[in-house]
Amino acid sequence: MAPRYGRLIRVLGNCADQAMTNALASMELTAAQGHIMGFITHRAEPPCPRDIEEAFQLSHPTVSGLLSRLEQKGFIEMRPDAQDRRCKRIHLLQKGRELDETMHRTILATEEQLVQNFTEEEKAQFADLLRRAIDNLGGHPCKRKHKEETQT
Amino acid sequence: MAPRYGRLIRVLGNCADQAMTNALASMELTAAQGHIMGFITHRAEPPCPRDIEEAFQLSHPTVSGLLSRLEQKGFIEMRPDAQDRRCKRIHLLQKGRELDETMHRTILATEEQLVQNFTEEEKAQFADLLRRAIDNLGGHPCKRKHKEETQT
DNA sequence: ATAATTTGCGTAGCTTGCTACATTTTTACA
DNA sequence: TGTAAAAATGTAGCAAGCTACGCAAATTAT
Repeated sequence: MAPRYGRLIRVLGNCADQAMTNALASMELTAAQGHIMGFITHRAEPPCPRDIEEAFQLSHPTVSGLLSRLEQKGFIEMRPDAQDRRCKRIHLLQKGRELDETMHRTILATEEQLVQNFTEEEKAQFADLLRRAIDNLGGHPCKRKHKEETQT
Repeated sequence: MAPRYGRLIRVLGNCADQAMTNALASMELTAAQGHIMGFITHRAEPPCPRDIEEAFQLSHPTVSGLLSRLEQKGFIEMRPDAQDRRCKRIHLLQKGRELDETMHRTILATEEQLVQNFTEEEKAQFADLLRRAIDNLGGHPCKRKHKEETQT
């Protein structure tokens, strides 16, 4: 009998989100906000919302909401691009820059906890299977490309 | 260098939810509602909300909301237990019973798509790793009662 | 028997995900 | 050139996750 991947993935997603949010609570970040802050911090150029949509495969209203909460908290600032005024560049503010060190450590620690009793081989296998599963569901109407830029 | 499990799990969770919701759309069910309907259908006795909370590791307001939407659509009916009037028994209605066949097939098909190019061994490994990851995050500390005495 | 605690459920209000529609700016082409 | 299509973002409204609080019924303790 086939294992219930759907249910397992659902439960793991919820648990991981809660664990991450809990770990990040002291710096007033949720799991989703933390991941996005990490992405912004590691970019050479200030990204625009569209970049985040692609990187995390989220719809633009979702990204829009996340960014306005981050802006409200004073971590980032949105300024229109000079060349293309449709595009809002996401600029990291000092308060956001200061977060990076602790935040990154916290995220890694939680991820390590998640795979704490895995062998190195199992860890690699897990990541591989997760990526392939995402890819198997990837060809959907709304969001297409996630081929470019997978940053390390 | 450690792969970003947190991000992969987050993305897969979203993609799987969308795929499942999309597949179930024709019978007016979302992914979460479908999983719960399956659970209710396969119980010998009409369960109460508490049973669902435990089975899916969800908070009771989440379950409460899901059930009222299912009741509004006429799939189930909530009736207080005669012995313990706190407890609301979840009764499957005819309209809900008719769903089961197609729904179950749809869920399995989507799960098969998710692992479509996995070997049998990889499928088993995937389920195993997912379960162990859930276990690593406690599975319970998220939703266990916090009786925390803060005793010195 | 009565009071206190536990248990099951509900509501309010938040974040994060979505779709559908609107708006503005850029690009493409007739 | 001028209009149409495309692209980037915003807004409204819904589902589903959470915590915190409240209430009624059941259970336990005094």
